[in-house]
Amino acid sequence: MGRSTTKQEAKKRIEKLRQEIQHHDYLYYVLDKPEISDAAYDTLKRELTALEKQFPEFITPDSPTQRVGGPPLEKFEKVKHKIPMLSLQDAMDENELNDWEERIKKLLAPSEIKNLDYFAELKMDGLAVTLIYKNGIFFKGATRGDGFIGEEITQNLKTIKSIPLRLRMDELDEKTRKKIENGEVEIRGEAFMSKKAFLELNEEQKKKKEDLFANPRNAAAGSIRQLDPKITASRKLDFFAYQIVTDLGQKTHQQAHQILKKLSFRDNPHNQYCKNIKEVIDFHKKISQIREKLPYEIDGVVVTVNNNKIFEKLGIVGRTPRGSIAFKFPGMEATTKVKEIVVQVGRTGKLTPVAVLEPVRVGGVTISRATLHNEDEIKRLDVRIGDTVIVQRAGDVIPDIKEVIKNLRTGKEKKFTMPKKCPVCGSKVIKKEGEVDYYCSNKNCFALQRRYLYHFVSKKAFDIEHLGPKIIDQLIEEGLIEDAADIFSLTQGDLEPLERFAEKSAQNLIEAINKAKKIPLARFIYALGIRHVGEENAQLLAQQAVAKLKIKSEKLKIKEILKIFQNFSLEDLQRIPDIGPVVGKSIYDWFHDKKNIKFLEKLEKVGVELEVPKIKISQKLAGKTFVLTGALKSMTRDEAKEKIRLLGGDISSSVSKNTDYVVVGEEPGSKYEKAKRLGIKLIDEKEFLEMVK
DNA sequence: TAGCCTCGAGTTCA
DNA sequence: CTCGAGGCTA
Repeated sequence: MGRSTTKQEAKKRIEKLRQEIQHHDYLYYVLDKPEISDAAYDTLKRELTALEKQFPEFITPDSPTQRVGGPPLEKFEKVKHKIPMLSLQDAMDENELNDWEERIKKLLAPSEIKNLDYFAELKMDGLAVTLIYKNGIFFKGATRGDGFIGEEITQNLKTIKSIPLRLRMDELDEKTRKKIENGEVEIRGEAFMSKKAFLELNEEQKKKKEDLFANPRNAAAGSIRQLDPKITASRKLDFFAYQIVTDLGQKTHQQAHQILKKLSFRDNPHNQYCKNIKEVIDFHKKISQIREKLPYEIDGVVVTVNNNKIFEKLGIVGRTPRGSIAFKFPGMEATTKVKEIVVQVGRTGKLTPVAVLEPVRVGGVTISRATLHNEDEIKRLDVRIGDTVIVQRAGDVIPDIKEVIKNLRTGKEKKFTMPKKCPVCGSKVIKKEGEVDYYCSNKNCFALQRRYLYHFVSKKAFDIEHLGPKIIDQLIEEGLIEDAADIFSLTQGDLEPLERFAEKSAQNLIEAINKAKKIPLARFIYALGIRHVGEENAQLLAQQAVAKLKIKSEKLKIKEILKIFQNFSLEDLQRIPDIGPVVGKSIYDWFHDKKNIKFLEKLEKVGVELEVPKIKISQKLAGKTFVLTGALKSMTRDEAKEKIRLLGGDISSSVSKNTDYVVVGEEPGSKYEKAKRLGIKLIDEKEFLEMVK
């Protein structure tokens, strides 16, 4: 989006963006039914703001950038805030935060700068509300509305248990107590819904066949704006206080928080005093690391100049106070444009369309590509080249196009069609009846061969160190290898003339190759790349083959294995548990293909030797199924799997009610949540080590 | 035959 | 991690 734009184009884009944002404002603020995420909405708004900055002549008073919030609903009594409820400026990264500090420093005296300190607190993703206490009793509460006029929701706020109906005063000094008892106190904070309450609420909604809430924030907003307080009461809302509008003697923002606590408000325990901006940045980092684990959603850290006098002096610019800023976390969604759609060819010959994107930052990384999986997915999304799309990176690392913003189309977008010919070798592309995927029809397609070599040397196969895709490409290019067996015939003399291959690295690679010549049977079978035979089925086949062996020796010749597999009939193979007609036929065909037999003979000739799998040491874990999630400290995941197998246990890739134990390492993924939900026994690394000892 | 469970295969970025 | 599809089971 950072491209140079003509004025005409900019004007059109601004108008389109405005319409789109207004539409989403209405959905969000009035109907409580957003169609896109806050983060995606934010990027649209930022694009508009940037364009308007570049072309100020196109700013109109009704532009969404010219107002703070949405209009209050008609249904509630309107309340005018005595002191406006401002919004905050945003800092998207460290630079913007530092810029902010520079800006405020310019407005302060040297003595003030010297003592400039901050208070940092979590920015709850909920909705801001204000509470008025008369003579210490909760009197009236309202939403922020547009910042000046909000909606009175006193009855609903009373249902929130963390909002005190009467202020506690026993810890206050005499003067403050008098002030509260004989006057009005205004407190502000954030009403929100915990992740857990949100999930439960959506379960309920599902059962009642009612619309689901998009996120906890909207669930909270929807709940608090119920005309019937009974409904609000049934929704588990919570409240953190963050501001005392009335002067209760607080000199700093930190003191304000201490007083709030004394008044019996819930104060976020993570909030922290920071003596300089560096500490603020550290705090932000620390919080972003625990963000996922917090029981509620936050979208950043609010940084406030701690000293109230200085805060006041800094004043207000537009509708935001200068002395506060929202230091946001990178959004997990953003909008960008599809520059192109390219097609990749995988190991199996499958054609995968991939969208090439204008680089955009999402969740702290820059994304430039996203898979589109297959033709059906492209049809479902209706993605065209040139479209503006929402990309997300939720929970996991892999970016995904979530949605096309069709309203932003100009008519110049191009539809994508799957190529008729393989983009790598030019052969015909075929699609089997009833399947979604397209395949290159050429069994010897260069792309297939290359991908096969990557697979062959990969960690779970031959595991040849120093030999990655880059070097394989180089070796093919130089004509040094034609098939995987050729790898084992390489000599140091072959490598040394190559670019970037000094004596040492050539030697290292040759050593690694020689070391890899001895390989456990299961990994060998996996390395063959038989369709439908991955890690798990390779293990199964290895076990079956070993059972057929007459002599139990440690070493095994490829020839013997070939013989065993050729003697298996289709029926024999299908009798193996977990192997059915499709997988069985694939294995049978592989071992009866002349080309493959030749390849195996070649591997034998170049010195590949098989190791018979270790015999199980015990049946201690027999019948027990394990699932691993997160990283273990004392071993890799593969080593852990090996241990479990040796003790007769099973490993599965996903959690279900058949799972016996979930081993939870550091930074566990979604499997942890699922296990908790299903009530599966969770064990940590220590307990696991105890088990496999 | 439907529905659950599990495996294979493909994917991105630092 | 996710999705699709193969295999198993009620």
